[in-house]
Amino acid sequence: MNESQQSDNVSGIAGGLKAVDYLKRQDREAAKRAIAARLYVGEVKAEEPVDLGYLLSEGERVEPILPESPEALEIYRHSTAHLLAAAVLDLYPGTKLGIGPALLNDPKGGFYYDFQRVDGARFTPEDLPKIEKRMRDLMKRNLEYRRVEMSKAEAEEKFSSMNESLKCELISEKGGETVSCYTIEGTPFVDFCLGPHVPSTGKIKAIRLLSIAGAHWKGDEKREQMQRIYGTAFFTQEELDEWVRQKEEAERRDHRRLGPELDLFSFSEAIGAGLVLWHPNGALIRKVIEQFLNDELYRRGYSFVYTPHVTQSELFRISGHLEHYQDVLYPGMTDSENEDLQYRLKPMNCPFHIQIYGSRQRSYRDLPQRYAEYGTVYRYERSGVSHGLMRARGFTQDDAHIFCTPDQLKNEIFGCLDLVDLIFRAFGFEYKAELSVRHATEREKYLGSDEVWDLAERALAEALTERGLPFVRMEDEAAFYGPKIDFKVVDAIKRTWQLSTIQVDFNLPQRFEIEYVGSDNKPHRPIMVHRAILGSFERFFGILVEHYAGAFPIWLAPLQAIVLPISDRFNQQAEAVEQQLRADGFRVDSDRRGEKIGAKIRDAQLRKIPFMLVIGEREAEAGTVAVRDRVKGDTGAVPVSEFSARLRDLVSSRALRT
RNA sequence: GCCGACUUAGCUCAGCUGGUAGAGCGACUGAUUCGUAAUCAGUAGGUCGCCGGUUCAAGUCCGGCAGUCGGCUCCA
Repeated sequence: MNESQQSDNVSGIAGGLKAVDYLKRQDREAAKRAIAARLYVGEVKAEEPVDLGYLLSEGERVEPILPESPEALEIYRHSTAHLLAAAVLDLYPGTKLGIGPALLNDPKGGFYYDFQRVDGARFTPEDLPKIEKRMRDLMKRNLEYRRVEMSKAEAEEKFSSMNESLKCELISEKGGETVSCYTIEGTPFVDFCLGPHVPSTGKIKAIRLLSIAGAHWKGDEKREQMQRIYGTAFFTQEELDEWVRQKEEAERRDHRRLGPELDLFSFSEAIGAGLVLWHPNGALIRKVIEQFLNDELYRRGYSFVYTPHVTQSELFRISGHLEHYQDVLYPGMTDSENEDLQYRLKPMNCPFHIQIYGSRQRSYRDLPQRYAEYGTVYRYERSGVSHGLMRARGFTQDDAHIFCTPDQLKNEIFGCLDLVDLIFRAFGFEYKAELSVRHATEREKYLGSDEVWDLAERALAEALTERGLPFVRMEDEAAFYGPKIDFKVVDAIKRTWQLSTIQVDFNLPQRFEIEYVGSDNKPHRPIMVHRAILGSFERFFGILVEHYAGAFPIWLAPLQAIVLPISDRFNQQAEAVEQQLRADGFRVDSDRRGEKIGAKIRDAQLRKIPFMLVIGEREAEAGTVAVRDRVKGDTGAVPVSEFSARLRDLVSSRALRT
């Protein structure tokens, strides 16, 4: 049914009708499939959707929310979270309820509910199947979700009599006089909740409970620790299966598994958590990426600098990091000859680059200065947060700081945008941009004059627009020291990762009092831009491993080809081919073990080597190699020189596919 | 840092309520000389994460520490 037909029928419908009955008059089939309804007051759409049991007032009408409607999944999963709570209360009476929202596009699941068991009891993973089974029982019984409205006082009394202190806390914080609650027929479950919900548990079709995790009440570390049960729900079993398949795919790509498997990197207990060892294969890939960046940066007028890994604490006191950033700094080291001197491992590169800028007088003619450094920094992340390469304690940023005049800013942003685009394309990432600007009115929380803020925000927005980059404008997301553009890339399995950031900084130039002499022969404060494209090599590498599932494109692959002699009768020819290709500048090896060709191919395939070059009787005689592509399989024999030329093209064009 | 789980051979894992370690793969050696994802046989390899405790006896029970995993929190 289309929407205009519905609107045609609106007039004349009296109030007092249930939403579901209204829908039935429109379209019986849709009414049957609906899980909730979109409410219109006159022509104006209400902010919140309503239950099917909602009583329409005069002048109101509803449209069905069907499983395929954009708002449907959230309602559905929210209802499933409540079903979880009902099952838990059924099985474990007295359990206190926290909150139970839906999640969308979250790898952790589709919903969760926070619980606190009585007498310090805890859920264990073995409880999940029991709870899930009870949920299915409740689904089978098709029990009604009932909405009850009451006064705040009434609700508080009700929940406090049930010993639901956390719910009482939520209710007392809520504005307004009345609150709504939901029950599920035939269960002890009552929840303080805005709704809406599916009409009955039978509407819920495909569910799975996933994991148990710790969570603090209201996310506050000082509040009680609860147990969170994650689960997910879909309208059909097929969608659930697909989601599980996706999750398994993500697990197959996990860089923490592939890294050691492909001998790319490791961690060592002897060194400590979050400190990365780059093995030859990983280091080679990193070197290739660095070389790629080097060329692009020099071409764009950047200068490379090197700065120390430790510094007197004073530097970070001036920058303000010591104060605002203290808990992630490694502890200070005292100078053994002078107890008043403290040194710190550096958590950021910017103050060092400012020292270089400030090492001599600068004229407006010297600007812009663009200092680039692959700067290794150390941040003492809390022990619970480390996550392979994605969250490490020591990592190397592809950092750069641009010092420029206000009227150069926009042009510098252009330069950054172009570089970001070039680099993301090279790795095969789609990406999106976010522009973070000041709060519309609360100007006092920011540093720097209105004038420079306006100029900077306008420069960033115009640069994005003029480059034709669509972006989301994020009000109130700017840091106190300046506006910024963040970039998120989308990987091969549609996950997004925040990588690049371009930040304007009015703060550090002021704190360090850096200047340039303008054409007016007066001192001026330069604008500083922080910018990282990959973020950190460690994290970027982790993302790349997962993006490519370990199968790096030819230009990055640690081994680009491996020569496989059919038997050791052809080992010599194999070695000759290997040598020739190495001489041509490629990374090639040969497998001269006494294995059968099938085994050699299998091993090369597992190592994700892009090309396997098989040499047997025929090839040895003809001076060819039989090329096996890791994706396409056997592609036939070609002369070695022809293969070499093809490889050269693939590498120099940084081809993503063969 | 907090909650929970985990740590046994290079890897993946088995080892019941305490009686003193086992498989597959890999590695090594030998045989095989083979045409597009695993040839066969033999051999070696473990202070059961580390430290301490209980016990006649600890991979197994208890405590501490480290690391890993799932979350929370953090990421000005």
